[in-house]
Amino acid sequence: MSRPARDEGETDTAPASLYTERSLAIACTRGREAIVRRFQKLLAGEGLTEQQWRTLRVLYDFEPIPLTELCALCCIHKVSMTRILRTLMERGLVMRERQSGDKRAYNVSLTDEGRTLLGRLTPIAHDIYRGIALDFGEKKTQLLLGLLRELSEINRR
Amino acid sequence: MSRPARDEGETDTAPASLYTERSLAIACTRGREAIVRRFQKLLAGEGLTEQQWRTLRVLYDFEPIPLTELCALCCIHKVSMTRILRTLMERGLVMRERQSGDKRAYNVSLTDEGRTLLGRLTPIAHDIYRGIALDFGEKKTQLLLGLLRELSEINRR
DNA sequence: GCGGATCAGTGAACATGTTAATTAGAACAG
DNA sequence: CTGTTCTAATTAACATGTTCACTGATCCGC
Repeated sequence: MSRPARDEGETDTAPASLYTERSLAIACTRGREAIVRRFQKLLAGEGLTEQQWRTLRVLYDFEPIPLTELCALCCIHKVSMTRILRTLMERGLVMRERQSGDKRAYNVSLTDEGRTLLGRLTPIAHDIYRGIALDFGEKKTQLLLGLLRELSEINRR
Repeated sequence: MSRPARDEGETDTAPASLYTERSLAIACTRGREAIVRRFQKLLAGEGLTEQQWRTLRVLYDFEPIPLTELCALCCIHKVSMTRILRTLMERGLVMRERQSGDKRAYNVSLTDEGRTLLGRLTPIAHDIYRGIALDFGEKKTQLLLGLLRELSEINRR
């Protein structure tokens, strides 16, 4: 009735804990959700998603920037970035122009309106980051960041 | 031209590192992607997404299980779970029935076909998990899981 | 030059995350 | 019993993740 042929495969690994506690993938998802939740109130009030915010935040410091680099810094796929930029351009927060050298590529920038918005929201975001560092601990934050970076590189060997 | 009013807010926090290296949210996303990528070949070959697989895997050990508990164990929203179960039922891998006591709720189970599939895939999945433990290290895995659990609970105070 | 390979960006299609609204049943106070 | 409230599940709507296919532009080998 229940579970055929399961005894052989996992005698030497954790049996039930495989599912929730042991799953790194789920743990990463939950950890991310905890962070995002702290920003949700601020961002929802402005009608921004977490990814739109990430894009704007990177632009605020690195504009003008090629679209490809923007994707890499934001860790957002280029297909998604195309849609995000379309939304942000329609809202008048972002603009872009062809690169002079490579006529396939774009440079992306903030508009004045976008810069004004970021100037207003950035200090609030920093307070939220400070709150996370306080509640979670700066030491543990650094440790966690290091471990996650290592984890993200396990497929490069 | 560039960035008005940014000097006051962040003199005491990391300036540029805020964006990529320092962002816990992005780090969690990247870590999760590294794990999922290891399963991708196996799952894509079976026409399964990572979430569908997570659902089946939990069912394999806990069926029959109320839909609400299934959502909690899988860490998947009930709205998403409704769609996932619809897909899996159409493929004949999963079935459900009304609970006798509460006529609003369902119990979810695998079909025989679903159990057969899981019996075939589970040993392969365990090999993948073993590979991750080898490449990343069992000690670091446990450390990371603990940190992520703490992080996911910072909003409960 | 020229032609094939590569790269930047976009569109389409499908699955999930997320919020709001809805339906049907359960729980409870009166 | 009745009306209110709460809960389980679904649907709708929108945004992103992901893969595939496509268009142009660039690069490279010849």
